[in-house]
Amino acid sequence: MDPQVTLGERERRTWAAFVTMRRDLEGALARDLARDGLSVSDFEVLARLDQAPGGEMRARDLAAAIGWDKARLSKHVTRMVARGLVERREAAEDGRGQVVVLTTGARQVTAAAVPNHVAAVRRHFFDLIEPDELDVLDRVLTRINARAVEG
Amino acid sequence: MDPQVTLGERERRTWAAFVTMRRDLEGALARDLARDGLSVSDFEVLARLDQAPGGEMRARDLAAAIGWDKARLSKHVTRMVARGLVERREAAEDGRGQVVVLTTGARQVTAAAVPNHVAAVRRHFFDLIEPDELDVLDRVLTRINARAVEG
DNA sequence: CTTTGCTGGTTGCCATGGCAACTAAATCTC
DNA sequence: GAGATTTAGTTGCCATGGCAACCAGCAAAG
Repeated sequence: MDPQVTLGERERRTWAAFVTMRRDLEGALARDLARDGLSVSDFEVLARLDQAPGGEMRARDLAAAIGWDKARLSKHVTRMVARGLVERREAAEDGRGQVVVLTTGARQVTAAAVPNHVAAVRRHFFDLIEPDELDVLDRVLTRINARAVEG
Repeated sequence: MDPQVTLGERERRTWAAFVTMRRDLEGALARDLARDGLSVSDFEVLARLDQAPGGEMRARDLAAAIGWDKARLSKHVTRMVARGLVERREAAEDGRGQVVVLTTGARQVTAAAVPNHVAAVRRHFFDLIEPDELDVLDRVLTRINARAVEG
């Protein structure tokens, strides 16, 4: 009756596929990372630190860079410290600040995990997308992200 | 050096946008649903039951329909029962089975939430996608989901 | 019919994540 | 420069979710 309050058949299917994708792709990538003993969250932290100069970053900046709540980062770092992946150090410039630093072991773990993860991302994503489709995807993602930020 | 173990600049940007989208779009939809007092998980359950004949389904089938582990459904149903959204009933045909049934109150909650959620999905997703882009998206999603199932 | 195996659900344990309250340090104001 | 405000992190509480162990019916063999 009212096209405003219901999705059409076409949209319903697309949306179902989208929801499925969010769930299953995440799961597939998580399983791949698990082979290196890492969770998706672990990897996000490690990858960011690994590309930062010195393998270290202010907790504040790290959280902002990966889009996490500061509480989430704090707790995750605590777990990673326990596993010997990172260390905490006080920030020289700011008495409140903490610097998160990659350990040597984490460097190796990351070095091993990155190629595997990149391969997984290719296998589950980029290998399935043609160049012209990628253009479309870029445009759509840009719009969706802009809107999501607005709220 | 080795194009196999690293993503190119182009891919890196697209992937970053994709990861951001997964995080933020989910958050935006969750916030919209929260206005009706529901989580995304609640909504998945309610929406499925609502469109099932009699507003009821075997737990096994419900779990399969929304792609959940049986343990996850069991625990979530327990919480929803406590909030008066669904009831459990023994399955007549199978001594092991449980049937999950929508309560009258849940019918109303769902009736109110569905239009809002549909509006949110339009606002954050379909309104931002042109018809031809939607075709592309459909094709890509189909391929991605097929691959994710393979493992 | 019993034995064996399969199915449907529940529960325990553990890792996550969000949100708010709280502490401490750095800034801002007048 | 003392008090008000903001910023950086940590912690507690609570809701989720995954995975494995476990229990109870059902079904398949013989």
